[in-house]
Amino acid sequence: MAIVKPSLAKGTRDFSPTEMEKRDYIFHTLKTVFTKYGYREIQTPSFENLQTLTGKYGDEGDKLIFKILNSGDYLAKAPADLLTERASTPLTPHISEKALRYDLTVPFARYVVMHQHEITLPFKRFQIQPVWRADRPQRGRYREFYQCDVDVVGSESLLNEAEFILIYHEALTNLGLMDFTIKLNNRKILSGIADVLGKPQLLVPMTVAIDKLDKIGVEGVDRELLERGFSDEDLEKLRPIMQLEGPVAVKIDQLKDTLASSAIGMRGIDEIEIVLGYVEKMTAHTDPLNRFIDLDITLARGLNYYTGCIFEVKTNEVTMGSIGGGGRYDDLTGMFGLKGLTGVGISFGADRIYDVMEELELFPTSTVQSTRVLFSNFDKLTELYALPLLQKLRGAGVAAEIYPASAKLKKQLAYADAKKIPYVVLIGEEEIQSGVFSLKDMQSGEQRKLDELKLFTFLTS
RNA sequence: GUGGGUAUAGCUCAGUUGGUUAGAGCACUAGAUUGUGGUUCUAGGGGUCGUCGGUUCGAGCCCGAUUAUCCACCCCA
Repeated sequence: MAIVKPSLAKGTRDFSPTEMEKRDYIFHTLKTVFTKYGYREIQTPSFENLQTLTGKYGDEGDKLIFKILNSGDYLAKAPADLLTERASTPLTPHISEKALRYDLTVPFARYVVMHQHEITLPFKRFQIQPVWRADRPQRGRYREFYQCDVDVVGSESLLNEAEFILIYHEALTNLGLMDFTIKLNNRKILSGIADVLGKPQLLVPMTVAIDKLDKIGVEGVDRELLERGFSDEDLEKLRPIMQLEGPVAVKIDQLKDTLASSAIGMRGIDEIEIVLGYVEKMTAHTDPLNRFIDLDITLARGLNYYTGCIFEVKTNEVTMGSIGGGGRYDDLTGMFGLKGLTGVGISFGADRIYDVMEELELFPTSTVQSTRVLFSNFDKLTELYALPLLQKLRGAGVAAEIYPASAKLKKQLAYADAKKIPYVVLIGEEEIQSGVFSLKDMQSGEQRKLDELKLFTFLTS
């Protein structure tokens, strides 16, 4: 076989032991919080039927789905005319019937429909799995990355939205983040704004444009709005709402004035107030979350399916895109024929949270230590002598290993050092004869002699 | 899909207006130290200079193409 230069597929990453330990720490912390709020974990397959995924993410999204070529002679059954025309798009369903999952929401919707008779509503689930996108990779964006989704279906209550704010706060705080903002918006407020401008049909272009405010500034947004069919008059009206400042309560009051004539807009404001009211009640015995919450009407996100509340989380400690987002989507399962089921959910961007924590040095040192004690190995005799105690320690739950060959002590200690193993037990002729073990503390360099019982007690405590 | 940068040792990168045998740091191996790591010192191994073509007496360096990769835009987490 020809030797190929080892390389990673574009946009993918290896996770080495230290990285895995840190990633697991994040996932474990998140799971603990999710579970505490009554969410249960599910997993779905890494690939789905292509039909399940296509048409759910828009034309752009469809292009970014990784398709899996059919097995066998996949061109044999393909229509000849499509082949001669090289018509890729219509040809695709003939040569591919499976695709890697693009997100966790659509597989979840499929799951709910298929398992509707065994789940009880409201159904609260979380899911932590990789997803794949044939996107062009760049900083903080990969072709394989993990999503951590928490959703509830079958409950209209805004209590869910309020709990998501608490989940965000609790999870991120537990991970050590101190300063972040949970941005809130509501699709109905955006609809209301479009109504007030008299251009409800331009809702989507409008939100796409104002979503870019912090990126391209007021002039950029204005330019884009004009291109998309808004008048100078509209811009005059829009500008003050777009740039609302101050406490949430003040923003709400101003929005009420502006949107007074729009029933749907007022309902959106109402929803925000209810959610914030719930949050206030739930934090009655703890610190208020006001400083973490902001109302940002430029927040749009995947507007295609959100119908109510919209969330986005940003850290203020380092420069980074959003580290989480979510929202309310009515009719989550309609695309699979189950109508009228509402859902609301949020997602944590684990990869980005990892980068933030790395930069802020928030990982506890204990996550990077695996083995607690290494037994040295000088020859067959000392090797055999160590085995009973080695296994006894493992039996007591202590991560222990023996150097698997007789090598120079220098090498064995270097191994312990590289693996950050805190203790090394030295066993040589001298130790066998006297019946005590030499225990070396790798951090201080100190060495002392202990009998088996004392050694065992020390390492298990 | 659009635009820009980069490509030299396992990794991060130097390499002068084109001029002998292409370098450094880290990592690795060995020794200084036959039972003592993380510090230090010494030595050693390791390169089709991404690939193909062109210019030139001569190309790691200049030109063209190509591939890979990174960054930005669109979009998104």
